[in-house]
Amino acid sequence: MTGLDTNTEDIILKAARKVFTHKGFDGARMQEIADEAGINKALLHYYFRSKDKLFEAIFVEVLNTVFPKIIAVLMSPVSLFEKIEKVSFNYIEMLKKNPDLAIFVFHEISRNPIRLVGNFKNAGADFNIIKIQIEEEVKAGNMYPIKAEHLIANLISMCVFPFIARPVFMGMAGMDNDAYDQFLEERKQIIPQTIITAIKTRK
Amino acid sequence: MTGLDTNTEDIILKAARKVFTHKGFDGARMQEIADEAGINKALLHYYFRSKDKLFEAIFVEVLNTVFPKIIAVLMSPVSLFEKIEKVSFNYIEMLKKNPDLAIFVFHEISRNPIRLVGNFKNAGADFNIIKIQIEEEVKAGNMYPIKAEHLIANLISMCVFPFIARPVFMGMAGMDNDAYDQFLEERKQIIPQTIITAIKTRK
DNA sequence: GTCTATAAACAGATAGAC
DNA sequence: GTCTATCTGTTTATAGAC
Repeated sequence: MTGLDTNTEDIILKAARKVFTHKGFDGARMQEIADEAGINKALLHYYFRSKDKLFEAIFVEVLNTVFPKIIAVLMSPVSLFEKIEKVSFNYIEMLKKNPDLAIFVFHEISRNPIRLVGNFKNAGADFNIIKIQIEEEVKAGNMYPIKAEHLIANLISMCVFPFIARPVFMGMAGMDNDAYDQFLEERKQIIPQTIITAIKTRK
Repeated sequence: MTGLDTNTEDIILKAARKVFTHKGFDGARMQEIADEAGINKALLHYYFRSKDKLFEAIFVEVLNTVFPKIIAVLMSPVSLFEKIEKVSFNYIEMLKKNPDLAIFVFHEISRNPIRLVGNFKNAGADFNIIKIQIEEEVKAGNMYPIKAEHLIANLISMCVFPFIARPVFMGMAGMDNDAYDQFLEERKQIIPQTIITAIKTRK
């Protein structure tokens, strides 16, 4: 996260990441990336040949920031309820540090869904693990049945969407920036609480 | 929705809406809009002067598709639980018809949040109505207390995000297009069920 | 490796004929 | 109103000096 900014290539990557994630591929300008990096446009092409190639480097990096850690939690050998708590905490924590990533990733994927294909194979996501785990919890009488697709969609939606809709939610609820950060922090508890209360069987 | 495609202005608007909502402002090309409309680039400028002006027309139209109807439901004089059901149904129904709108709106707002300011004043959204309604339901013993901000955030997140994350969720869960449409349809019931079960007091 | 200068392609906007 | 042709500014990318 720090200290790697000594060589030009890393300085460029850092600047490119900032500009691309904030403006998107189409809105980003090589000039702005060069300015942000404190260097010259020509040097970007010296290191990365083209805007496309530079973007590709950033996009892979971002996908590796956004997905693998959460997938690792979902695939880990802990209880379903613990997973829900961990995913909520980790996702909100990560997005608070990188608030532009959510809208960036989904905008770029919608612009060109093909980008995903190669990246999901080696992510190690085996959705059946969750399905089986839910079945077992239901069988054990710990929860009401729900399709895994909906449970996971609910969880991720509630974590990620408030970062995408930030200005809209702020406007609706009349929150300022500090209040909204506080609101996001609260969601680390609210989300597991909501999901778990909704599905848990009282014994 | 139909029949208004007889005059050139409406043909342009329809084409522009398609291209802008699919590619975003930065990714859209006047040439592509002209092609889509089956006319000439110069004619776009004859009718709308500039790309900015044309976009503005589309964006206002889209905001009026996306927000007022849902706000109307939230402000209407029906029970909280009924509101939750209606919002889920209406939002999912609307987005199934206009699947590009979700990512488009939030991307453009993040690109330039100022755009929202003028548009929320006259939307008639008074968040206190929901707050008061929740307080009353809690007082009446019908539900556990929850901040209105979280309840509404949960609701809208679960409705909208699956449209934004469509390719990702499809990849994760191994769904094809038909399966995903079915999944979205199911959410009309799953979302109110999840939220209401989570908050409702059993009497 | 890094810069300045410039080429080449593109995209928005206008002029002017019909 | 609609078209073709063209201008102007912008943006990516390269050439070549240091």
